[in-house]
Amino acid sequence: MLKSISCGAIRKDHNGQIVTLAGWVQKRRDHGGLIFIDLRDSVGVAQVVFNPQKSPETHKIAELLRSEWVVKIKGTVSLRPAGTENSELPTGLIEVIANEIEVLNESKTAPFDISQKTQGQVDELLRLEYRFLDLRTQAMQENLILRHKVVQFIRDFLGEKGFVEIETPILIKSSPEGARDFLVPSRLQPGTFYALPQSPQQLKQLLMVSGFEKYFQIARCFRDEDLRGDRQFEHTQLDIEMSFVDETDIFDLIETLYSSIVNDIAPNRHTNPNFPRLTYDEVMADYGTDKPDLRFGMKLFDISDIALASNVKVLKTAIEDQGIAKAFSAPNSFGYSRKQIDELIAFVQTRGAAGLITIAIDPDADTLESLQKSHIKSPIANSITVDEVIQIAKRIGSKPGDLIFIISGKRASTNTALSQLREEMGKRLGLIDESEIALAFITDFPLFEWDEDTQSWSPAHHMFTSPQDEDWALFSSDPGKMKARHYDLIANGMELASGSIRIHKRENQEAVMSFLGYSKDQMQERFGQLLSALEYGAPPHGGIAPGIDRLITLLTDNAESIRDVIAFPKTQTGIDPLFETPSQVMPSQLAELGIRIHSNEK
RNA sequence: GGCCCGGUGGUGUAGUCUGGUUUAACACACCUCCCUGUCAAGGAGGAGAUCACGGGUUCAAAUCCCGUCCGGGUCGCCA
Repeated sequence: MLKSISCGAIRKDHNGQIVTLAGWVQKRRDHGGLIFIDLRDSVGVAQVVFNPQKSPETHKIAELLRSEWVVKIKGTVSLRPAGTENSELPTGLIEVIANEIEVLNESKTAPFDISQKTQGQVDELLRLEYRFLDLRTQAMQENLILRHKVVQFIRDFLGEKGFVEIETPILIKSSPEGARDFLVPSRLQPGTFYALPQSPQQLKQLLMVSGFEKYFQIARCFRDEDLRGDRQFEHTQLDIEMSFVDETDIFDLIETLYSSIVNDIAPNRHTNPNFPRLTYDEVMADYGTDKPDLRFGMKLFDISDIALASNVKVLKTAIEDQGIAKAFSAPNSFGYSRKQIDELIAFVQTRGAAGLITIAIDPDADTLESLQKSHIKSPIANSITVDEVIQIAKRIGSKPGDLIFIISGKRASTNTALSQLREEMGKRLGLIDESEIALAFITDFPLFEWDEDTQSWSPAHHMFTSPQDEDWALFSSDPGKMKARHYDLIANGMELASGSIRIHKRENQEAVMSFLGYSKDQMQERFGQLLSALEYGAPPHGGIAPGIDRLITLLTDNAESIRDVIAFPKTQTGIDPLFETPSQVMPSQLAELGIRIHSNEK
């Protein structure tokens, strides 16, 4: 090693020792005589002092130092003179008096400030172009170290519980359902392709048939779909599958795992040891989304009946057009200005709502019963009656001084927009406890959903999910009502994990596939391996797949998006600005694969 | 594919709505000099910007209009 100790590890116990340090110059403070530098390495920062009287040659070199130069320094650890200690630094009681210095490498001036404590003040594109420098910042170092700790914890935790980590191939067979596949052309079999796994779903089921009973893998999953703050092409999943289990076993395991992670690795966060279990229907009604932020209330309520009976035209027509009207009440927001409300209208409109109706209830109204027309401030004040406002207010739990938000329209878009408005208002009103991680299981998802585009049923989760036992009968009569043995883990408005109890009998699996429109031949061609395996003593099994990137984002204070917990992420258009990829390849490479590019000139 | 916000020295922003007073402002960083207890060091001076790109309107465009590209958010999409 070029160093005898890490900069960040020196304490007052080392007083008097001669040490050799190596690291990066974070900051230089040149007093003409004395020069101070903050020397940083991966453990922390220590102050080094250059004194022209003690070592003139060393001092002379120190005059040349600039930020991010890499240096090796030999010196003596000393207690700082009384009054010059720095309580901000763990090494603040001591400093190193330099006797020797060697410049290991110089550095150009960095394109942004590496020494900044917080992230997010620099343009993200620039950060990605210089990701190797961005990762040098304290915030990113902390994020990736946290990530390492969580993954290490998971491996230890599951290993102790008898789980076996098994790797599965990255080059697998394409199956066109679900997300878009990334394809890899085969050189040895020209004209054919591998796909990158969207998840190891079928492979882990095969491992259950193989008798491993408890499997896990920290698995990379690939989906060629549009990217978002919480979605990358490639994401990391803790893939878990178990045999001879039901939902309860999975929930217990995940509850213990997540509680332990929060307690051990993010003790400044808290969560409840028993995660609430809410049904899909419940949360869609109460929050308008299947991944609500449960850190605050402000539930949504259906007011379609009141709206339909009223003379408010926008509401009435929306409901007559097979829509709904839903509302929630923002406490003590009566005083929202025209400008603030306009902002919120724009907010919901960019999220698919036609508009937003507000009703402000004057705090001077003593009770809802004594409400007067003059207490109501609303763009629909002329067409809605006081009695209707009272009915709405009572149903949604408004008090005088509250601001009521109403959105009407198609069920899905109303829920989408209003649920996001609820979360926005939660933030604006300061209702969120930032230290809380509100974990919950969502259960009883529908098995199928109707796809308007293709006019056909498609699996809500995936086609290997078992229906609930009593629902097999609904297959022919009312498939939309069938419930799946499918569950999600959610926290703070994010989907953290998704899983299900699988179908383990060939006849049942074929029944689902055939319902989805697959012929026997198609089943055999695409899923032959799984169907065949189900015939050889496949045990009942199920699993779950928690997303690692989102979990880390949740546990750290430094992450605005999952891009902040991934070392080398891509932009929303799927580009890596550091490597400048995707990029063209050599014509010879294409020729070898038998691929010709149609010119795509615009 | 649709919609919204943004792109101004190395970095972060102001200026754009309401075109001309701008020789494009401020802070940080950078360079030079001074300075022996700083840690957001301090002081003096200096350099640094074809205002993302292309076109248009105008006597005049960072500013208005159209298009393109790029970044972010979002709807669709993501079993």
